[in-house]
Amino acid sequence: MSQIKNQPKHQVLAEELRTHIASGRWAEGAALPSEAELCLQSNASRGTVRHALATLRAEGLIAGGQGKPPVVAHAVKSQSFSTFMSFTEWAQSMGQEPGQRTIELAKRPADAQVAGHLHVDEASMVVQVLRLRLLDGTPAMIERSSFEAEAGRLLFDFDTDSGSIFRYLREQGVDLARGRHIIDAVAADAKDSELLGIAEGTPLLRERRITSTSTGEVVEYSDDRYLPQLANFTIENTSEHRAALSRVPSAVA
Amino acid sequence: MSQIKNQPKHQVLAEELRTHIASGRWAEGAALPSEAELCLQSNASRGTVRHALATLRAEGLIAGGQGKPPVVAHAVKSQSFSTFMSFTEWAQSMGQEPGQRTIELAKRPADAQVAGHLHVDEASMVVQVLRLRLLDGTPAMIERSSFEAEAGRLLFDFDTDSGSIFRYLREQGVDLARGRHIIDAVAADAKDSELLGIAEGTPLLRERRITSTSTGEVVEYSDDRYLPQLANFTIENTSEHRAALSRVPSAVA
DNA sequence: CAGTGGTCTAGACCACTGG
DNA sequence: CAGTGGTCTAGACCACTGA
Repeated sequence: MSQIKNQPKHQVLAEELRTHIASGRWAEGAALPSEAELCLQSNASRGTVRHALATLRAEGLIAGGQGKPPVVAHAVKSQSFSTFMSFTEWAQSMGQEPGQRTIELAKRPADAQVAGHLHVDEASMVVQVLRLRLLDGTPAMIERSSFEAEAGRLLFDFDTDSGSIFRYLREQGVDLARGRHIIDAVAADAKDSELLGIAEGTPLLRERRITSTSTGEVVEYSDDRYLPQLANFTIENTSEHRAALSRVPSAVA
Repeated sequence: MSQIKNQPKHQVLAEELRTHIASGRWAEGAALPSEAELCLQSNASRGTVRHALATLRAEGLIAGGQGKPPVVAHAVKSQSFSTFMSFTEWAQSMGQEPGQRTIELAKRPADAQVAGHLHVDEASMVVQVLRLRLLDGTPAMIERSSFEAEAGRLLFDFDTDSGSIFRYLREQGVDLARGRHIIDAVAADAKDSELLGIAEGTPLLRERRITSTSTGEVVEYSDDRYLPQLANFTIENTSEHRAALSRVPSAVA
């Protein structure tokens, strides 16, 4: 009643269950109410309840089934799309203070690699940003982003020292709906070592990110290098639900 | 008719669509048949068709919606659970020859870190395997696995030089249904450099894997270190479906 | 055995998209 | 406007689990 109620029932239900699990109200490993019970409690049909449960299943929060009630698996919260995509939002969600120092913002012709990832012709103009990202004031990551021209133009009207480019572009109506993340390890080069204040050759955790619209047009390609002491990636997968994950030979990438 | 037909309809449909997409029969970015059409073609109800489409959505194969037909996003195949979990199966799926050289197979008390991940008391007995993994005959990864005692005991009846421990344990009836993967970068230590034939301090891509049963009991903890020239990880996420992904401060892990 | 989840159907209404 | 996908319902049958 006090809710805006724009949300569909199955989402409300899923969020409710998520909260109960996160609050530890249902112990890890304990059984949830049966589907039939949830139907009564939420006054929804079984289809709707199952939709909500399927969502939690895909998030790795619950497991089990067939004959027995579903079970709380991990109380670990999976991160939303925007939390996973935005350094700023991520840091804030972890209770840390994000920061950034812009080293360079430039418009220049794309080199072969960037052009390939952005699906534009080599030597097309792209907008490139080089920033040092901070966590609670200490250097944590180096971000080298390249934007396709149309979205990139907007960046010249934005203070890139002020916060999240991802959030800014979304506010400007840019459709950012999908991310592909290629993760590997590299040795810090001269520039990396200078900016992060570490020895050359130090192992860094690299995330190359390709951000695209809901229809598949590529908007951004970024090469982000984290100090592995400060961040890592966690993936969960189950035999029940196939996730969009793969381990690939580096030659292919 | 020629099928065994043990599979539910929605899985068959999903597999069919997956095949069509992978074969390039439907171009990348092109629209799929509408749900109504798919209902007729497959002689299924709309609920079933939507179930199949939801599966592909979660795999990142299709996107779009609301008012317009779904669109083929990437023709990239996501890997099944077992392909993602098993080095052997993964290598074979990429058309490469997996191999392994067992350095050690031992039963010993768990140290603090292993005990913590396996959820057993420190100094409980665990079974540890140290193997060098090869791709087409060249060293690619170092695997340090620790198994909880009950499952680990089975390994002494298995030739760990012969292939996949994962497959063997499953054949023995061990319930391996969930994986958590923590990915970061580390410098090669003395042992790593010796086995992989690289300089000490070389960056390695590390995957720490916690494998558990469908009810959440931990069976295996493994520390795998890849040569980053030979493998990396790819993740896809979309704003539509929340995936079981997170980027976390290393201190937490 | 009773209770559970897994699958499937048929029909309904809504919100959004495009011409 | 007609067509699309998003949501929701009600009822049915099956396969599996555990007491």
